Formats: sequence, C-alpha cells, structure tokens
Amino acid sequence: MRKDHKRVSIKDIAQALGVSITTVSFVINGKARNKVSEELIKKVEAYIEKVGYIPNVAAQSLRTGKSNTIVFMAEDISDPFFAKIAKRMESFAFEHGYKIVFCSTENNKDRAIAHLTFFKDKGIDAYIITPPEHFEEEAKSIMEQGKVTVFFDRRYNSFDHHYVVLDNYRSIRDAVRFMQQKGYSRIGFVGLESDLSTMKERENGYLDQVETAFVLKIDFKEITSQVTIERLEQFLIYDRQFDIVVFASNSLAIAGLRVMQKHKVNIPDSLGVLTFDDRELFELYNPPISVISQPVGLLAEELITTTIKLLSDADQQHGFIQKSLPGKLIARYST
Amino acid sequence: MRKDHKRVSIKDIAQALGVSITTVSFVINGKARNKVSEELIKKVEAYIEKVGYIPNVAAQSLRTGKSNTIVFMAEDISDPFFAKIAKRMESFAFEHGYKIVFCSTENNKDRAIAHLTFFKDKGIDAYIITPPEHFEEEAKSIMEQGKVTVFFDRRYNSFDHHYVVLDNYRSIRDAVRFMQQKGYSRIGFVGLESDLSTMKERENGYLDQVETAFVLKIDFKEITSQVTIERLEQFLIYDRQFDIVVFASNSLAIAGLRVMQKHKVNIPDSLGVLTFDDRELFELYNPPISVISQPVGLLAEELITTTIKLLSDADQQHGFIQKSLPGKLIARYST
DNA sequence: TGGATCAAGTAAAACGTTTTAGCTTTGCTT
DNA sequence: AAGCAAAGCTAAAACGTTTTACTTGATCCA
Repeated sequence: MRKDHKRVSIKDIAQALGVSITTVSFVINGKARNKVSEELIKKVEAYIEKVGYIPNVAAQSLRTGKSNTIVFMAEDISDPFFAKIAKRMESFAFEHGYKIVFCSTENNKDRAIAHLTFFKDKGIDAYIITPPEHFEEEAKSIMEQGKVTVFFDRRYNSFDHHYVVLDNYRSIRDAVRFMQQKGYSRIGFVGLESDLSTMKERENGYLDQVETAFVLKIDFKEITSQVTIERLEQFLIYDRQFDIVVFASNSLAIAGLRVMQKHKVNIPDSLGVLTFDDRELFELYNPPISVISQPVGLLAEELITTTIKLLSDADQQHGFIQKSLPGKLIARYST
Repeated sequence: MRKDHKRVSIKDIAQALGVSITTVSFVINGKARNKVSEELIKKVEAYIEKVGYIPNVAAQSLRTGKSNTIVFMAEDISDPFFAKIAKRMESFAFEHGYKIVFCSTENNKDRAIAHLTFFKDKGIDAYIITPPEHFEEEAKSIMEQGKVTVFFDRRYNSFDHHYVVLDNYRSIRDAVRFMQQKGYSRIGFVGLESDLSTMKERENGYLDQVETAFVLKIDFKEITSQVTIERLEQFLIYDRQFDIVVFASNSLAIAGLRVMQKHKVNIPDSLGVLTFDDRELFELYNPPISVISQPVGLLAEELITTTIKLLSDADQQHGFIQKSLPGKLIARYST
C-alpha cells in the first residue's frame, strides 16, 4: 500500500471530467435536479464510484457549520445499562454519518455543567442528555440555546421538551399487578429519595396498584453507606411486613441483595425479589432475580432517529417528540 | 442567552486589536518567539481571554489535516471491562483535546475489517485496537499504512508494534503460586482455544507454575453452546481431578459457575474458584469469587498517553512503546 | 415578435485556520 | 560606510467544501 496515496478531492474529479466543481458538488449532494443533465450525472457518479471519492469532513463542517457530532451525556457510561445503550447508539449514529462523544455526570450537577460548558461553542450539533438530580433549571436553559436537545431516561413536567424514556409507571404497575395475581398480597418497595422523574413514576406506579404500601426511601448519595445498610436491615429483615420486595433501581437491588445475603434470607421462599433493569448479575444470581427489563435496542434506536430527524428538519415546528417505551417483565426464580 | 451570539474568530480579534491575523495565530499557537513583541503578546492574550475565543476545529482540521480523533476498536464496548477502559480513555483524551470514536469487533475478523475500511480516509489520526482472532496479517498491514496504531489487550510476536497489555504470564503465575502456598496442590485450568496472545500467555503462566496440569480448552465460538456445557460438566463435575479451578476469562468463569450452580457444587469447600477480570458479578456472587483484576485506570491512561505521544512526535524513531502492566490478585471467599 | 420561463451549466466567494515568504527597521560587525 | 542578521510584523495562499448569482441557449405562448 502506497503511503503517498493522495486523497482525491472534488476539484480532481472536476478536472478529470472537464466539468466545474459546482456540477460535481451538485451531483454528490443530490441537488442536480434541473441543474445537470441525466447523462452528465451518470458520468460523474461513475467516476466517483471508480476512484472511491470520500468527502473531507473537515471542509464540509467548515463550510456548513455542522459537525455531525452528537454528545451523549449519561449518568455513568461504564454502567451496563448505559454502556449497552451507548454501543447501540454509536452504531446507529454511524450508519447515518454521525459521531458520538460520550461523557458521564455521575449524577452530579456540577460535573454535568462542567461538561456542557466545555462543549459549548465546540461545534456540537446535538445533545442527548440524562440529566442528574437538581438539574431542572439548567435543563431548561440548555434548550434555550437553540441546539437540538433530547432527554433520556428522565423528563420534566414543568416545561416541554423532546425525550425518550421508559414508561416507568405502567411497567411497574403491570409488574406489581402480575405479582398480585401470582398470590403475593403484601408487597414492599425500596425507592430512591430523588427528584428524578424516573423514581417518582416508579413509586407512583407501585403506590397506585397496591392496597397497603410499605415503602423505604434511600438517599442517592448514601446508597453505599452504613446508614443505608442499617435501614435496609430494619426494613427487609427485622421489621419486615411483606412477602416480596420491589427495588426501584439496580443499585438499590444490589444493596438489598447484599443485606439479604448477610442475613441468609431465603429467596423466594421467605422473601420474593423483583427489580428494575436486567443485568448479568441478576440472571446469574443464586437464585436468578426477576426483573423489569428495559428495551435497550429500541431506546437507543429511538434516541438516534429522533435526534437525526430533529437535526434534518430545519423547521422544528412539529411540536415535541416524546417517546415512552414499555418495559418487559422477566420472571425468574426470585418471585 | 442570545441565539445570534456569533462566534468570535481570529479575524475578529485581529481587527479589534489592529494587528494581523498572522500575529494572533502565532500568539495562540505559542509560535510567537522572535515574531511578536512581549508587549503585544500580552495584549493579544488578554483580549482572547476576555472574549473567550474558542478555535474552530473544523478549520484547524482542514488546514492541518489532523482531526484530533482516535478510534478505539474494542472486542465489545458494552462489556464491563472495555466499558470501564473506554470511560477512562474518553476523559483522559478529552483533557488533551482528543475525541474518541468507539466500535466493537465482537471478536469477529470481518467486522473488524469492515470498521477499518469504513474509517479509512475519514481523517482518523490514530487507532487503538483490540484485535480479534485470526487478525495477524491485517494487523500488520494496518501498521504499514503509516497511521499511529496502538494494540491493546493482545499483542503479536511475529512483528514489532506499540502495545499496552496486562502481564498475563506473571499475573497468573503469581496467583497460582499463591494458591499453592495456601495449600492447594491440584489445580485445574479452563482456557480458550484461541490464537490470541492473552490466552496463550495465561495458559503458559499456569503450565509453568504447576506440577501436573489439568486443562480444558473451549472454542471461542462455542462458549455458550450445549457442547461446552457438557464438556464443563465432564471436567468440573464427573471427572474432576483438582481442588481448585482457574478460569482464563470471565466469560469462561460465568459458563463454569452456571454449571457448578446447576450441580450444586459447594464453593470453596468442594471446589475453589479463581478467574481473570473483576466485575460486579464476582464480587456479589455467593460466595464472592476471587479474581485477578486488571488495573483499568492505568491501562486507559497508558493507552492515551502512548497514543498522544506518538501523535506529537513527528519523528517516531524512538522504537516501539510496549507496556505490560501487572494484575492484582483479589482473594475472596471462593479460594 | 418579443417576453418570459426553464434547463444546464459555471465562476467565485465564503467558511476559519496555519504557514510561507516576504517586508521594515534596528543594531552589530568589519 | 557597507553589509548582514535578527526582531517584529504582515499579505496572501492554501486546505476542500457548499452555495449564490450569473450566463447561455432553447422553448413556449399570446
């Protein structure tokens, strides 16, 4: 393979074919209608195919002001759920000629702001954002900057925006109902003390379906602390008033399983377990844990198609794109 | 926030200060030595600071031919190990002004080639590659194209190249020795039938440390198949001739744990378990599984610093950068 | 007949950088 | 006094696109 394999430019093509640069550009961009004859179009296309012309993205970006770059700000890009989403998004996006840049907020408002100010004026076309807690005001002001912004996993009620989320309310309600039909009458719930829609919707779905509620709420920042362990022990072991417990997130479930393991709780005979988000751990746990699984592939696809549609529609007057996808109950041995 | 907040360009700065574009550019790029007076440098810098000038990367790329983009081709970017590496790499790279584009080979040669041909001539500065199986020839030819290329996790003996890997041989040898000192005399090994250096080194480390070897090798493509389950049952249950088994990868360990779970093997009393790569699952398993953990943060940092150093050294005559980092044994209850 | 419309094509500007090749002026050496 | 190097600065080309505004013929229609 030659090292001095010069890249061929539009200019080269125009020269070789004895036509103008404009003509070639029109053909490439499909704007040749009424500008270039059928015959010439064919000729140019054939030549492009032959030499394997690839446009210079830097020049395109410079001229158009579009970078074909999307930022995906997740809570933690190395978390299995977000990692899977990211992987799918990346390949969908690439098929459409877009690059994705990733970053993680760690659910920390300041980190999120730091990332966003860093990206500002760096030529990003669109943002896909999983907002951290206490981010409502910032979220609103991001939108006012006019960049395409799609929210993921969490949404706000106080203002309109594009989003792709799980239908948390329905998912958990259906799952709880299923458990009731299976014979569980007293159902406990462990949630997160949080202003995120995700958490509120999951809690409400549970509350609306259950006769009497048994709820424990953990502070997000304390999730790995000793206090939490003690509160979980109280709720799940000493004071237990239910036969099955539903965890509102996988990190809560993991904390809960740790406690149950320590106290040698028999799952599911003495206590059933159900949690949000499927992952390897739950499948292989002894016994395997039942979960409400999120449709990862679909979520990723919706995120990308939504974003790209918004980017290509110059007039975004179609209102807001808002998708709420159903979760899927995977019943295993823990229930 | 104004929407018509025009980005300020070098030209604007030059105009405002009554100097030439060249001067401003020199100051920005630190090439002002003997070209611009101290006094003027200060003035320009102050103005830049004041207006918050941010260079247009598209224009820079177009002019310099550098895109500040690195491709990271992993085996599976959503796998916990690679996801963690990717997350760290992304932030290190960003601090140095580089973007990273991710893709996954699924350990499939054709996918890897497809990705690489796609990226060809797309203005990528460097490649960080986890080569799939049977990729030796392609790996060699990538290097001949003159782009900076760093191999990760796997390396080749037949030709010289830059790489960052785990010191698999030493890591497993030390771990096995530790197990021997703990009293385990008969040690089994489950490896992958593979031409990847990673696997060969792990097997050799085991073989060189052990008196008598008990080895089972699984074909990569069959890892989730029924055949594998049966062979594992034979090796781990019916014909077992050892008191502890070492798995050469986490996917093997997971397959093995499945089998042991099915047959209700008591870990560690009737069989000890040790595996490569730490992950949540092993920590939370009942009982927690001992692992040889890879220094994720360090690996990611070395990858990025190596790549960037190679990119900034115009004359890459310093020979090949080759890093082999030690693993760390985390002994838990399974041993 | 003349005016308008339309198809087919092109020249050239613009996007924002970096960098080469110069141009003055000053100071130093011989 | 002539020559030369160095310091300090700039004009302009170049990177590869996209797109506006324009030219030239041909056709159409009243």
